[in-house]
Amino acid sequence: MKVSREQVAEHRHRILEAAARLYREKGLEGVGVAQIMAAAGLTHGGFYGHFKSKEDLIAQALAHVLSQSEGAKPPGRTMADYAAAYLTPAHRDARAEGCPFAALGSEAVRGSPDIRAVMTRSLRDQIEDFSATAAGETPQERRSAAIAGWAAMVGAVILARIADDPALSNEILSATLRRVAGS
Amino acid sequence: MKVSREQVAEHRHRILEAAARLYREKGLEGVGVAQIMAAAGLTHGGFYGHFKSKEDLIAQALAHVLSQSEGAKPPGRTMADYAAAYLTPAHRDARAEGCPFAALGSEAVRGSPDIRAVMTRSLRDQIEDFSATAAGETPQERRSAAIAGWAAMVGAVILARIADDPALSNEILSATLRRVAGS
DNA sequence: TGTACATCAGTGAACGCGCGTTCACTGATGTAC
DNA sequence: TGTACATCAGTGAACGCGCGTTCACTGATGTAC
Repeated sequence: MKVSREQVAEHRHRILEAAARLYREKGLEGVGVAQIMAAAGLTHGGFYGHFKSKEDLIAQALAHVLSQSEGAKPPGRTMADYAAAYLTPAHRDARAEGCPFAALGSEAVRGSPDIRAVMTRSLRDQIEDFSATAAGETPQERRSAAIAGWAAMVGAVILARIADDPALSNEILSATLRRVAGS
Repeated sequence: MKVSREQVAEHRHRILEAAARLYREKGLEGVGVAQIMAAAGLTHGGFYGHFKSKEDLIAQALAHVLSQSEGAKPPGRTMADYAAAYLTPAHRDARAEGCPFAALGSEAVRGSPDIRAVMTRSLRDQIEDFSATAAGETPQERRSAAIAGWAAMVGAVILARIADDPALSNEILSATLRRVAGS
């Protein structure tokens, strides 16, 4: 049955939230449209009223979660602060709510042009943001430190999630934090 | 029809090589058993004579390619040398022949215990190997540098592959190389 | 403000397809004599 | 060394299943008067 305009907007929002969570938890190929719709409290048939295709949903769900973390950026936060929150067992263990680059990075490489465009924009923003507070004498040095620092953070969380030995996994996080935050 | 024992060994080797290449190129969920068998010049029905399941093949294919790169390790090679070859456009563009951590990292996280065990062993070897030549005054410092350096390399290649702008992609590689190799 | 009706968001059955896995069969291999 | 036959690696049809997508239908919404 038809629903009100506010209901439509809320349904769309619920689908995006469920998708962003499930994709990070199970991978882009590990969740189906029907599962996402059920998690949003709907049936699968209505999906194509909201999105062109599964690929379209993936791109929009990533844009949704990436712009959210973009918006929640307090002004005084340095790259070292960010790294101290990012390189933690809590973040490592909260895949479904964590960084999309760490959760889906190597799958996004094979994604549609839309998916790569959405992630490239966020990547650029993150680098520019870190460049303001990274260590270095010149702007170029700070930008290099921002890039290498972000790469180390993403790589460290992926490696820490792969490691099946908790001691090694924790060591990967703490050693990378020491180097990136420089303390 | 039955084939000779050498043929069986060669077929098994061809399946592992095709699997390692196709998985890195298309992802663990992006290739089917039939496609791998065809790439090895066989039909899909014979697959279960060689492997218990698709998951078993994935673990063995990863073990195969990871032990290969382990074996091809020249003694005098430093972490900086490794980084200089790893953080290149050529490696970024050769997904099918490149590093399995960069190609499959975020998917391996959700893999079977066997897959994670195989990758953890390789991760440990890599860290220990780099620890011998990484920068640092004490063994602990060198080990931290080895871990953070390896995380930065894997992360940088993943981010460089996601970026749809070649200039940004190249910059990610060169900036990370500058920091990891320390020049 | 109240009524009549066109609109359209959501439902659930159905589709074609490719997947992982199984299995009866084939015929070359390799062993027993 | 030669022969007879049991073994078994590989073949290709078949299976059940879940996927993305489509579509006729339903009934509440919201507009026209």
